[in-house]
Amino acid sequence: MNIALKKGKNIPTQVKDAHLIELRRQQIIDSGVKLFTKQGFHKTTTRQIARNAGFSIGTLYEYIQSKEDVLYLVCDHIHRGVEEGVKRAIKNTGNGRESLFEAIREYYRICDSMIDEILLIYQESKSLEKDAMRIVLNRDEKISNMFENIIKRGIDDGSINLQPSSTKILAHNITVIGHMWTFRRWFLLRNYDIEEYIDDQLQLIATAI
Amino acid sequence: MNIALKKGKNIPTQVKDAHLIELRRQQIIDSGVKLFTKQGFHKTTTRQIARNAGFSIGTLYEYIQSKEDVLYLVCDHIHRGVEEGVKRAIKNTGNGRESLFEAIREYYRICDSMIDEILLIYQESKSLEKDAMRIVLNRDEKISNMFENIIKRGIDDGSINLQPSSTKILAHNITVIGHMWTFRRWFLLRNYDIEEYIDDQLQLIATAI
Amino acid sequence: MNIALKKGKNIPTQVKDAHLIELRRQQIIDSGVKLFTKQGFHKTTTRQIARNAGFSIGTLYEYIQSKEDVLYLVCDHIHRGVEEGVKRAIKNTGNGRESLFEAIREYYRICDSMIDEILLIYQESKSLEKDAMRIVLNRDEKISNMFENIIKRGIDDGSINLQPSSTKILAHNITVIGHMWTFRRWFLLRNYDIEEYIDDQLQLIATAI
Amino acid sequence: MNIALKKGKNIPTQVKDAHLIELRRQQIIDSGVKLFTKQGFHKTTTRQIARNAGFSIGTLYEYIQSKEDVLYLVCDHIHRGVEEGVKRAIKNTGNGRESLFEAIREYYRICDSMIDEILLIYQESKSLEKDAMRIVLNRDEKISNMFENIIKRGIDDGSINLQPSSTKILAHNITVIGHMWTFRRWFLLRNYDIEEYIDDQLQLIATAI
DNA sequence: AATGAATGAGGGTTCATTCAT
DNA sequence: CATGAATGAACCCTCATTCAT
Repeated sequence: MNIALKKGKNIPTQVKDAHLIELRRQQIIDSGVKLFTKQGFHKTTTRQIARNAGFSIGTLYEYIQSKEDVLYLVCDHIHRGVEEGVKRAIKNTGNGRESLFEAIREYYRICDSMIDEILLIYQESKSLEKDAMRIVLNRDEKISNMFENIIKRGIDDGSINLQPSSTKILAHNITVIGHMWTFRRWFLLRNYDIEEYIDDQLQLIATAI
Repeated sequence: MNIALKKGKNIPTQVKDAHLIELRRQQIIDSGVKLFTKQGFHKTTTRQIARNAGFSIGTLYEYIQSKEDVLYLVCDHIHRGVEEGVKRAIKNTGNGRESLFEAIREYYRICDSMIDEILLIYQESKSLEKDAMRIVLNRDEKISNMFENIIKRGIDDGSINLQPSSTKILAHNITVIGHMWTFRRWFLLRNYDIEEYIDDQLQLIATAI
Repeated sequence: MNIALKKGKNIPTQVKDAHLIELRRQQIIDSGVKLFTKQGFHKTTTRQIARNAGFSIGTLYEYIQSKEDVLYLVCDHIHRGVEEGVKRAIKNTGNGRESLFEAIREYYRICDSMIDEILLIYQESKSLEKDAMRIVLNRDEKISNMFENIIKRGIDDGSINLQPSSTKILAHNITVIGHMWTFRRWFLLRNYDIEEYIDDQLQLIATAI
Repeated sequence: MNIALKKGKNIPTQVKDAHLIELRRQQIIDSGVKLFTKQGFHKTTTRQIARNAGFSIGTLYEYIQSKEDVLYLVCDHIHRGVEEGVKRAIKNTGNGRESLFEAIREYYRICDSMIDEILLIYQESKSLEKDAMRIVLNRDEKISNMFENIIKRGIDDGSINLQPSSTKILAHNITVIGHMWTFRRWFLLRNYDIEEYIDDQLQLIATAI
């Protein structure tokens, strides 16, 4: 994996001023998130993205090269948000088991607060071209890796009882079960609110490890 | 829930011959599955669907009313396939625990054999209009329900150790973890083949109940 | 003008049985009148015409050669209806003036009873090809001619006071003012019913001649 | 009747520059008049309209929302033309009778100069949706009203001898007889040119009032 | 003589992208 | 650096007509 992949994709600009680029890109992302979550990527027009961002279609294309760039920017931003949230939630106080449960709890709350965004990733990231897709997927894996590391710590300190070979798969399960709250909302809301959901899921995990 | 929802949506036809309708609809579905999984719903044109099905665009529209109808037909067909597969896998011999593990094993194999199709559901079913969407979601819930029933049986016969209140959520977890094999393939294939995946997941579940 | 023009256009058929032809043609005309007056020629499909006539699209094309043929059949039929009505209304008892007023009165009643049909002629006959158009126009002229003849008789017998050179134009005026009841209905109905309309128009004519 | 009806329908635009809108709209109208009068509304394609107006199909749709909008623009423009012509022809010098005859003479000349356009209204305005249709019809009534007012003046000043209750109907007759020159051209041209037609019609009216 | 499934040219409309100002 | 008018390829869908049965 090269550095570009780790750092994220570099999208060329017509504009030089770095501050301006950052400002406009953020406006584009906000506009994109709002519109894509509401109407999906394909039903959103570039004109809408520009208007909603507060500038003209011409200006939009000064900061991106194609509509797909907006999708990349949006997907990347969403993943970054989740990733940072989880990072903040990981405290190294207490044993692995406690850390894990705390991290999961916080992660699931983040998922709840980003329902539309996570759904967006599931539904639209396929429209990214191969390279952009890989970058986005890598961010996803990173989140899984963070759980993996906590689990390992728990196994090492004896607080988690799990075959080491199952570490990876448990981490993935934990991650995806957070997402499940977003794309099975329809069913789950009949029986749970988010805190009950977290409690029940943690209990299941607790029994398993 | 009314009967229409259970039976599925009725798509009007210009053609009267019932056998022909079934034949052409199947061709449309096959064509749709192939094209949608390869290029997505929005990037697939109606002409491609028709050509790939072996007839003209005019003929296509004798059997459907809109492009979205093809999506519905495809989604419905996929869900039907999964549902029937799971149904066949459920044997009432043995206790609940054994039944559950067998059913899961079979279900995960089905997921493996339908990777592209399940991915398709996750990515494109959002393009269905509300009613069609509901019908599709209902099929999804049915699968979850089947696992729920086996779990209940296991709790009743003492072979499964689980708080009854967690039945539903465990069933959902089982269902989604099958799907996970399809949309996390990218990562999982590095460490597992499908049988190893099944074994590991079953072990985790076994410990939890 | 050749005989074909006088007799009307001959539309080729695949079918031999003359009685059947007449029956089916009448069904086609009835269907056409109904649909064209309701939705216009262009918005009516051949499928609708056939279904409404009580047979299949294939059968429709056994009795006509193109959709335009239906329009011709319909226009011709409408004109025939008006023409025959006027013919019946012309009695040769009384002097020309009395005959004229009686004929006009009856003609305007016919116009009232065929509002949709006359409108149809005004709006759709332009879609006929040149030859068919000419035939239809000729029928229109015939009606004008009938009034012209009565006026002439009135001039001859001294009951109508009009410069002979104005005969033609008055006849046209009389004809068109009958049509006016159909295409200005929107305004006229606010102030008149058909009998008031007739009375007022006759009074104007009476003063003029 | 609300203001919108009087002012006419407002057709939304993607373009902001008011001058440009006016320019392009005029080009669209010119193109529409030319093509619709030659081939009718239904046989004219939007691509033809655009090309004939001197720009691309994409540009056309920056200034209208649908093909029907072009028809509305065209119908409205035609009526405006007739209306303004008649307005200019109405002089308040002389008594009502003289004014009326002058106005009619000028109006019939306008009809002669707009043969194709008036025919177009008769044949195609039915394709307008209800609201647009009403606006167009209202303009038509306005022309009739102008004649009505002159007639009233003539009755008041004693120069016109007519039962007041017949004012409205005479005004309609005058209006429609102008149109008649356009849709009966086929017959009338055999015996009259426009000035003879006017003279004869005026004579008939003169005798009647 | 009747049927109706099949055809495909052609229509209206959209929208990502460009480029002159 | 910002604007927004212009472009035209491409899409979904319709429907008159045919022809094998």
